[in-house]
Amino acid sequence: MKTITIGEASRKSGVKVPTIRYYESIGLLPEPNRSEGNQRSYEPADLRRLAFIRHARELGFEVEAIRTLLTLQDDPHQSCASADAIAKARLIEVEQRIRSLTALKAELELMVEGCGHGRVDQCRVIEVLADHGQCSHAHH
Amino acid sequence: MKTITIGEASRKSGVKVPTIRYYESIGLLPEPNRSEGNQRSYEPADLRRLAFIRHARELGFEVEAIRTLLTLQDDPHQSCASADAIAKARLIEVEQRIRSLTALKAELELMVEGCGHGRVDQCRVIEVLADHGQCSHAHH
DNA sequence: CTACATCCTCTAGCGACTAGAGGTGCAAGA
DNA sequence: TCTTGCACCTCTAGTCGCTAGAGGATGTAG
Repeated sequence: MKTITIGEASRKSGVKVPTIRYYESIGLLPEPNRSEGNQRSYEPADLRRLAFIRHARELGFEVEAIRTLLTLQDDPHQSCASADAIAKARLIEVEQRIRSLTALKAELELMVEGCGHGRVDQCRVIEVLADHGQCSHAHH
Repeated sequence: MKTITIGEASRKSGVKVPTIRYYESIGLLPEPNRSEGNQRSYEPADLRRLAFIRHARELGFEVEAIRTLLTLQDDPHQSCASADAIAKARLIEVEQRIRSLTALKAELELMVEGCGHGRVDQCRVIEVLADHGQCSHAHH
């Protein structure tokens, strides 16, 4: 069984070394075996787990959600209803966030277009910020 | 001149009481006058400043950006180029974020649709998380 | 044997708040 | 007048998901 150092695990997984140690400290990754000189040595299974975590983080899942997803993965006979629920909740969050950012974008575009590039007292950016009433109100 | 308490300022501005104190502590809001009993008393100008800050935060500007925007507002003879630049930068951030969230949304939809509602070992949610290769790759 | 990279642990910091402890001020009702 | 009870005060510590840095040990190539 060939094991690798934390540095190699980092390179292969794309997760930074201190982050790997952090994941271990919060219990997302199991404590690996150590070399004689007390250095962590990782096995292929650890690397897969790390890839799972990384991918889930990229998709914006919170650490607690990932913890649940990992325990599900560890016990494949369970129903996948919770995994499904977690993913659905995340999807709803993302959709909501997109809606709100799209409204924001419109607002910012108006501000930027309206800037006459003159002095502050004619600046639409500052003006709109000072007076919420000038917004198109799609958000907040 | 009628002044108001921090609680009223909070209700009128929609900024929570501890957050108002926090803004004061980091120098976004000036230290207000105090009553005999050492309680903060706010004037209309403070309320306007608070509304400005709140609106800017809702639009996702960072506190440091807001600090700059406020100093611009305080001195209306300056050029509004920096305000313009800050707003433009924020716009680009928002556009980027929307793009990446839209890709994410597609990914999550595939995951959720593919869930057969059976057991974990057939669950597409877990499977995709474990294997990034199954992604459509538009993001990360 | 000597560099030098990589590893180790530990603590503190980031941004933008939020929560809680422990105490004081103030207005209204009995 | 007293008391009830809410709103206010300060201060410290916690949130999330890392990241940075100090200070020292280990491992490897020349």
